[in-house]
Amino acid sequence: MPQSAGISIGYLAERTGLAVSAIRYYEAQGLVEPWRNAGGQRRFQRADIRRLSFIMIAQQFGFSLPQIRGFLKSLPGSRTPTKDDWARISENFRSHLDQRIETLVKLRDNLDGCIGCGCLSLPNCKLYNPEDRAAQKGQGPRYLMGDRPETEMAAENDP
Amino acid sequence: MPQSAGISIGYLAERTGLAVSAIRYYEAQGLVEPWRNAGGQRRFQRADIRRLSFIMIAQQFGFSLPQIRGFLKSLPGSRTPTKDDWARISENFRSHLDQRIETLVKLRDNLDGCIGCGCLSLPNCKLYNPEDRAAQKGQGPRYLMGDRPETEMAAENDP
DNA sequence: CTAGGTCCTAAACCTAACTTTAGCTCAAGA
DNA sequence: TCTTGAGCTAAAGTTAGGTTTAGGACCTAG
Repeated sequence: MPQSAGISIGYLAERTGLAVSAIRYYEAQGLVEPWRNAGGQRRFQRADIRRLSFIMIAQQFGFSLPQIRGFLKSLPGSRTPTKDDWARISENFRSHLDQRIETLVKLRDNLDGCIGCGCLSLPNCKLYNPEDRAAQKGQGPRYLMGDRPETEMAAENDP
Repeated sequence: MPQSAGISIGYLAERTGLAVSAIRYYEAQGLVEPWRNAGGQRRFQRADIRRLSFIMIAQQFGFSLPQIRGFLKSLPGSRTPTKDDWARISENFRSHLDQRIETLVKLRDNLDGCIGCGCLSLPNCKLYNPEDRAAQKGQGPRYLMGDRPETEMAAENDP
């Protein structure tokens, strides 16, 4: 059971459904920042339950951990985030989401004019060459619709 | 320059913008099936330019290679695919796409009622628990919105 | 006070989707 | 003919996002 002095990693795992190893990994990626108790064990804030849940949700939308770290930067690390803090981050998040949906829809609509007709004439094809096909050198997995994991999403709220 | 006896891997790479190594990898994954000339070099059909382009496009939409292999099964391997072949595959492809967009939109709409209000009350949250959060055990990368790469997409056209 | 469950770290392993490297053969132009 | 580029194979490396394992340390109920 969690004491007033923060919650344990096991309890956090239980509450979020995440594996303990995943939470430790998220810490290594700078997504949560627990402190340590006298014995060297991690202690988390209760608010981290919500924080981790946000991470899981954002992942379902296909955002990478560095991107999510960007979103979370607009949450206060020190004090417990308020309703307003969450509302603000949500708005930022939503605009990225809208953009992603729009891209997908645009691509889908091109599909009808391009492969759909059976032509697939490459140099003119909008699907084949949607704005930025130059990028993507080097190794590693390919990323959905141009989102590179190293680009952290800007928080872009009031300075 | 390509002869009547099929095109080389280098030429195919040049025409599609793919790396030679990527094309060889796709062959290993069963996405193209070149034959060999007397000297043991790969020879491709000209139609494979289009086939590889389709692969690239489908990847931009976030489909995995096994899924794409599933789509391509409805193309004839032997003869050169016709306009109708491409139109048919496109229709199949489009329905998966529509489904994916719909999921994203549904999730986005839940966002407003859930994180947006600042509550993020976990057990009741539709975002936190969208239908199938049970799955996803074991290692490896996480996949976008429940699509597992090992499930090959059914061709589901006339038997 | 001790047994067992938690927790710790570091390192190795895993997958998808490729690239790089090493060492060799094939092909084509000067 | 010779040399240089293109191809070939097999094996190892890479990245993201974790999990598994090994070998200890902590801590809490009985």
